Amino acid sequence: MLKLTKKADYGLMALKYLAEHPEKVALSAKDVADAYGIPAQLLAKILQLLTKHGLLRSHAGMNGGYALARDAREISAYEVIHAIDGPFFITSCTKGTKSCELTPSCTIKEPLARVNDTIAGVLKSISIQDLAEHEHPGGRARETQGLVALTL
Amino acid sequence: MLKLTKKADYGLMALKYLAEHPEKVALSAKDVADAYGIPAQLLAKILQLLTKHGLLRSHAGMNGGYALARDAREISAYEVIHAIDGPFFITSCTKGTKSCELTPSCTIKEPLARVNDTIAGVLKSISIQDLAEHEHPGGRARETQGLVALTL
DNA sequence: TGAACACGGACCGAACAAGTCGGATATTCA
DNA sequence: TGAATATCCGACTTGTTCGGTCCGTGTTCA
Repeated sequence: MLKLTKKADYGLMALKYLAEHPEKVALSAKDVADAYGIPAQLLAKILQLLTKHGLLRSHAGMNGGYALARDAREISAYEVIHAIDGPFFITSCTKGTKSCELTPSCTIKEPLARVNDTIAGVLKSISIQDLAEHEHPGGRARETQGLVALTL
Repeated sequence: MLKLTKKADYGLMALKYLAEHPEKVALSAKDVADAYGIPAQLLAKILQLLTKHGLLRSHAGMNGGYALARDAREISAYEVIHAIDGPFFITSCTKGTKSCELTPSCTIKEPLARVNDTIAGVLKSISIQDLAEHEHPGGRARETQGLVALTL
């Protein structure tokens, strides 16, 4: 289906929310979950995951919570998705180092690997900051499109 | 995970195979399945699906089978994936016309919709012919693979 | 001390992907 | 005509993953 998991969606939403509230030292998982109406416990696990990958900083105890570990400009959508959903490959036969076990004629994965790279590049070019400033869709879109050069 | 289903993979492989054998009037599902070592019955269903979407022509009876409905240059990877896996949306909350039922703050889907369009554009720019033309991988394919694994 | 919070493992149900089975229909060839 | 070869089509099983919950532990602070 070629779609993100809900967890990745939630993660992006949460980071965007944190980016939009820089005045707060830390926001609890519950705060964010309530803001978007998503299950608090589930979001908590996602935020823990992002913390483990160094995208967030956590602080336990009362008045604790999460905060961005870096500037919103320096966190890409790619990192978030990768942290939550793991490495993605567009071809189902490509699993890490192990190559396709089907007949050697499975040559379709080579062109598709380039598609994969292209998608990764697009996601890397989008920062959390970009998500938070959704007010001006115009210029940013053109910019992103320009970055995508398919070499086949 | 943002990956294609195996069915879509199979479909692309099958179309590529058909494109590589233009001298044959028609190839049965079994022919193609044997060539790649994929389950014949499953491939048959996929080819039926592609036929229903106008990408293939089918002919029942002895010496029957499937053939490309159009020139390989005019069938895009996008069409194949779309026919098999249905319309794909990168955001899980976007379902056709119906928009996100979460709080109105779900603004992340707007930038992601552009990513979606970009991916669709890339896939539309790749034809079956492109897949078939890719002549033997040699060392270059391995390079690409290693690079993909490394960047992820 | 206790409330509020982060952490983390175990677990469950639903959805979905992959593949199988069985049968109906269409076409060709001997 | 009849057998062989195909497509066609729906129902079913199986395995995995996703989304979500529950519960217990550790940590901070008032």
